[in-house]
Amino acid sequence: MKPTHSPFDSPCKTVTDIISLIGDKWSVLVIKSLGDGRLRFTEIKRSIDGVSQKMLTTTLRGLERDGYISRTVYPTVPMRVEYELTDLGVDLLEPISALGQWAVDNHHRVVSARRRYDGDADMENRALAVHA
Amino acid sequence: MKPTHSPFDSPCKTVTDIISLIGDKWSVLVIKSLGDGRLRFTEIKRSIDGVSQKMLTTTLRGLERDGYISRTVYPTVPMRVEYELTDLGVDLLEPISALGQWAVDNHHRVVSARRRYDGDADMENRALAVHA
DNA sequence: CAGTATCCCGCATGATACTG
DNA sequence: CAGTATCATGCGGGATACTG
Repeated sequence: MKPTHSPFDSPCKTVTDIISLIGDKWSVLVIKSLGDGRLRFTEIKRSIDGVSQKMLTTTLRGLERDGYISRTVYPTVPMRVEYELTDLGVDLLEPISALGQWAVDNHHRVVSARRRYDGDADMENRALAVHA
Repeated sequence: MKPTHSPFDSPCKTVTDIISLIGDKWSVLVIKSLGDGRLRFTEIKRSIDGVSQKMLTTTLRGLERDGYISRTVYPTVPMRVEYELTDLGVDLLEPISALGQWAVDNHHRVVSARRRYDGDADMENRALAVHA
């Protein structure tokens, strides 16, 4: 969204730039899916529950543009298109997986935090400091 | 659309659940900001360029609900509210930081991939222009 | 099969004003 | 200071139909 690519971009912007792609609904799932090897369009679609044709295409284009995946067209009839992680994509898989693993390991803590928060919803102030 | 929280949830859903919070525009920046220590509302706001009062509040509430940060109110006049990472938040900081570091280290690769991709698009446009 | 092309809706985000 | 309340809006994302 911000096309300002000055050499003095703050790390903030840089991080946001990368994270924003991660943040969308499907990119991470696609990358994870392709982590097992090259797949055809339909195979990716089947592997990800709930993704629409349009959003999968959009997601794949974004990932390809950023260099995370490669797209190979076989002009047979019917058409055949395969996607595969690039070296960059494989590299990204590492911190992504770490985050994913963290999510799996700590999901219960988040869930119980949510339950507690929602249970205390009727309280006005969640943490009143003792006025020293 | 309340997700069932059975112990047999697909990792897919679990990961998406956590990532979706990461994915929003400001959460990561807030967590990073609080990584340096407890801060007041205004201090966080100042440390993050471009965030509105409303979105910062919304983000902080979400992070508090999920147990990543704690909120402490000092009922002085004027009011004083401090935010701080919880243990869970500190734990999350680790994979987040790894991803952030990756972003900083590899941003140039993404940028050049984008330039190449967009450059190829220009080539196609030129070819079409010849026909016209 | 692997997309494009449209249409449409809801929510995330933002701007502004007000308050304890 | 640290928020709510309200209104406006852009676009993410789904449904559907069409195409090479």
